[in-house]
Amino acid sequence: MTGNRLPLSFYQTYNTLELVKKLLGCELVHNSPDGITSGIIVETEAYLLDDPACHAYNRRTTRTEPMFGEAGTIYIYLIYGMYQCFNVVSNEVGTGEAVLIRALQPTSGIELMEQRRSLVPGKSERLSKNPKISLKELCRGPGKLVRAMGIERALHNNLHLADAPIFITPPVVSDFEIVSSLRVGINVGVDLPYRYYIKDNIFVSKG
DNA sequence: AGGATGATATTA
DNA sequence: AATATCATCCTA
Repeated sequence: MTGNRLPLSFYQTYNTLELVKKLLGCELVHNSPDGITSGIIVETEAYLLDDPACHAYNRRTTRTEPMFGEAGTIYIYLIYGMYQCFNVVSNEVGTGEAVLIRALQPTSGIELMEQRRSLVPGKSERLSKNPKISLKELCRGPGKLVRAMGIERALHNNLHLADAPIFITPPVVSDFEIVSSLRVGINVGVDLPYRYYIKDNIFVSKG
């Protein structure tokens, strides 16, 4: 299902620690040239201004500039040379905060997702392992979901969710509990309980 | 448990 | 100019 697009005002209404929870249960949609893919956001992480683990912490550079833009701006960065992470910029212009999308429950374009995920990152050769990746593993992690959704830094970084081929819908599920925990993969600074996910959802990544 | 893989921030 | 550092995933 690909519902309607949340407007700019949605992203402006909430601060980062509110938005990180508000995005759970919403649907992330990419209307790409190859077709539409979408998934329900089931896991998020907040990155705040005063947090050493935040890219924008004490650094406003070429890479982090999108984080200082309008709430709802897309911030994508390359990690470990081969994967990319997708973030929703939050808070006011000039602040430098964002929400990392860590996992999706796939809803449409499953076949297209399978095709994209069966290739080695950045190449057209197939992965050596499974001929087919399970539904559960398609978007179970920030690098995985970016690949499954066909999101690319070169194409989508610094676009805005209010008018890009990528957008987020209002919640499509509502009856769930939100759990918070320490964030995943953080190596610097104090770790904070800024990871949020839908309780008992099997599409949430391992923490 | 280790390796892939490259941009970026930091140090010099 | 050189190096250390990654908000990860895959294969063993």
